[in-house]
Amino acid sequence: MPPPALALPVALPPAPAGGVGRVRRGGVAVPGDGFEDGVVEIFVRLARAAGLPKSYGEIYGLLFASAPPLSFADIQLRLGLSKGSVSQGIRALRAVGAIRRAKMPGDSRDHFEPETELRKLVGGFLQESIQPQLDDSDRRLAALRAQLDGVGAAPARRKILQARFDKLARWHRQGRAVLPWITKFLG
Amino acid sequence: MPPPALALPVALPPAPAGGVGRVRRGGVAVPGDGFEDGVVEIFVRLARAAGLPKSYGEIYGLLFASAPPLSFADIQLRLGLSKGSVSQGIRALRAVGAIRRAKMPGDSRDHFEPETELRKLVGGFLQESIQPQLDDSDRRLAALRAQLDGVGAAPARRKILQARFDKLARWHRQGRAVLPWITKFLG
DNA sequence: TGTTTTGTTCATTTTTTATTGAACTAACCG
DNA sequence: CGGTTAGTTCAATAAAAAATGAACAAAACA
Repeated sequence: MPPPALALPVALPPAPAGGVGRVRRGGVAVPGDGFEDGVVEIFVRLARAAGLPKSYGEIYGLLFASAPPLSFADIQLRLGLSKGSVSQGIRALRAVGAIRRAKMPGDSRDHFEPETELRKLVGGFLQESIQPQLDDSDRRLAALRAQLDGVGAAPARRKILQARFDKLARWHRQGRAVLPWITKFLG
Repeated sequence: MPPPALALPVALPPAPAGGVGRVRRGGVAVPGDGFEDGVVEIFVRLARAAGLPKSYGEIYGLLFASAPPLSFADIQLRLGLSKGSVSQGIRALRAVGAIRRAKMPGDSRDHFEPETELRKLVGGFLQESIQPQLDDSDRRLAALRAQLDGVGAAPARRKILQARFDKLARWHRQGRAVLPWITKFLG
């Protein structure tokens, strides 16, 4: 049997009458209030800007806009996402430290609440997403340096290429240097 | 018959024999040397990380790895991109200040060279890509604050939501504050 | 001026990425 | 235990983003 007309989740704070409800491919989201929608919208944009799937932004935004921690089922219902998306979204957000489990007395299901310390959020993101890239660059730059010797070219051209390579290497160092500083600044 | 063997471009610095040549949907790229390929590869990854199309990274990378400025046709041939992609890529890169026109005596066609000052590169990117987002956020946050008043909720919940909103607003201010500092740091 | 060369625009196609949902495993409950 | 609920995995599908190429404009040439 496909999901029959769903009973509203009991545990959720009642959704105000006015809302329209986000509509999705697979189903219809339970309407949230304007505040919630606004916050979700903001985090969806942030997610996109960070190159993350929209659904991640929705999930984080929903948790951010909710006073009590929400369960898997709450999230799925409010956003109208598939189980698969919610599962993957939660996993990714937890991996980055953006959300964490919260114990809800008398309910064995997982509940989640957002990490709201900017430093930790950004730190987690940098750690998980940027750091690996930087490490990869290290290897690539080393390989490049080797290549550089093999380039047969007129001295003038050669000199320019050498300079470009040096520039690239310097950028890389500078990049490495700024990151920790950013997190500190946000403390 | 697939694209017949193309005559090699006369104006280009001769490509060393060893290379294989990047292959693309529409055609075959003229092989570059290992250094060039390595640099292109690095910038492709950077582009992806910044949420930009791969082709932008290729174009910038190619120019970065080339001592002399390159023409539209050079770029198209070396990378095997369509005219459309090259045109759009060049436009976008110029808009951000990542590349600029270079006069080539005795050749009326456009030639381009990369901006290699990190500060300008990052500055341009932040200016063009991040700033508009921040401005948009300003509007959204203002709207949210209004919404917040309309949320009917128990005092306890209300207080939490208020706190969350304040946090969001603070993040936003902090974000605005770091950006200029980053560019300065990279100077 | 006509013609060729250079570059742009944008509807179509391709590729990539995200989402879905059904089959599965694990934990809980009676 | 058997049955129900909770959550994961992953192949298939849908949506979003990028690349293509043909029709077009603008400049250079002769």
